[in-house]
Amino acid sequence: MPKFQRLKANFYQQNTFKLAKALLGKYLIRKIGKKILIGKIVEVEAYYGPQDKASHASKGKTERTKIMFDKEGVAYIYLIYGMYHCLNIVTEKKDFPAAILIRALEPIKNIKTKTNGPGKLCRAFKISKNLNGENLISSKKLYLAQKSKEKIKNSQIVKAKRIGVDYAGHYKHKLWRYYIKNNSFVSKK
DNA sequence: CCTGGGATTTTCT
DNA sequence: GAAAATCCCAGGA
Repeated sequence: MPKFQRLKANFYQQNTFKLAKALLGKYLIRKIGKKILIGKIVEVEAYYGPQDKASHASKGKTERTKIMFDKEGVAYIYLIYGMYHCLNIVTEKKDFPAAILIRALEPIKNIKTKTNGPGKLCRAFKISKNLNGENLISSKKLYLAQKSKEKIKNSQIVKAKRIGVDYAGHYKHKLWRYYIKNNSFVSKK
């Protein structure tokens, strides 16, 4: 197994869109007891600012969305449609609502079910609300890592419209979804 | 191939 | 009581 380097605080301290692209090709690591699950991030979506109608935060700060207003490097996990959890990484400084939704992973280790969709990857990783607000910089259960020197080239990154945001006015046209070109684990093309 | 509807529960109005 | 950053399957073309 090659070396995994945990991503440190300074990785999260960059602009949401740069960070979204930087997340592609990184590894999500989840520890459950002695078991360790690893998946490679192949698809993400950015949700940025109070103006973005696709973002929960556009309706203001509530009990549910307040984590998006927290500082960068925290996990924001919520239940959608009653059945599926979604994993987000909070970005930007405190009181600015922004997050990156992890949409798809490529299974690397100990993953049995498919992970090509935000609901499915949370099921596979046993991510639920008990990890909501987990700090990815210091957590032992859930964090991000990269293989040494590995980097995704800009030419490998595809920009696309976000999914499931038809109600978001002109924001629905924003190309805030990023995925790795020709990767079969991406949920949609 | 593509489209449409149902599942199911938390959160906010 | 309605909506929600989804997924899966059935049915028709």
